[in-house]
Amino acid sequence: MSIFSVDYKNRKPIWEQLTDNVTDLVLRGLLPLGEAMPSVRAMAAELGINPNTIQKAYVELERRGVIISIPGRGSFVTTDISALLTERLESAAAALSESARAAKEAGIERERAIKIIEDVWGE
Amino acid sequence: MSIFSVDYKNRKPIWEQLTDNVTDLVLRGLLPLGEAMPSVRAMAAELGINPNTIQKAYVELERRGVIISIPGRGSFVTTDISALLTERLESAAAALSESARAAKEAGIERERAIKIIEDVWGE
DNA sequence: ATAACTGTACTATCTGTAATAGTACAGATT
DNA sequence: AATCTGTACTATTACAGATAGTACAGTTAT
Repeated sequence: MSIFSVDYKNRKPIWEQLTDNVTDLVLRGLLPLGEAMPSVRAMAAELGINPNTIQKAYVELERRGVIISIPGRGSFVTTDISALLTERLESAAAALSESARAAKEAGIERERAIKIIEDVWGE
Repeated sequence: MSIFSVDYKNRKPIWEQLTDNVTDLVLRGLLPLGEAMPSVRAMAAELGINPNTIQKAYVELERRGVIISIPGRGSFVTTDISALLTERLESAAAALSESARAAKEAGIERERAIKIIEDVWGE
């Protein structure tokens, strides 16, 4: 059972699922910084997916700054995730704000919204 | 300029965009209850979209209880949106909770989350 | 050196789904 | 009667994602 996962039933393209998945694993510390990633072909074999699809995901992961690929050597998890962490922080704040706006629009009371927040942070 | 809108660049299928769009308009009171909807063919002409695509959206809208279609007469906005309103309320609460969980995971402080909520409800 | 790895770069093809095109029918309205 | 309505089909087109196959240059280990 691999820590990498894709879902054919998901509407999101496989290569995009994989980039999100790997980004998440790195940010959660489940993929050690500097660690070697499975090679494109190895990952393809592991997930039963075409190497071209994996390649596309790796290109995007490098563009995002999650991994670094070196021809002949392999792909490695980046050693500096500070930029990634702040990016995620801000996008999460924006998403929360957006979600709150929708909730208000739907008729959620201010008190109920506060309670939802407190419940989550109290878990 | 129609109040109905679709976006070809959106990943979501057109018929699904339209069902969401109409549901939203009804719940926001921008489409009077009991009002006649544009006919399948009229809506198709108005949006420049194939009637079959509109038809698919209308079937889904009726399944959701947003409209009622009567062969030979037309399609009409439902007169009872109470069930729809509570559905939307609960799904918005669930979405907010989920979004809050992600924010916490990303490292958002409890105080900042509360402030985001207060800012939105204070708008 | 040579074999077996790496990432990368192509072209061609397959496939599933959304959207389109066209036709038809029965009921309602005017 | 003419013209609307929703509904039900089949056939076709269009597009994007995924696959298949090949190739090349750089690295690594034997």
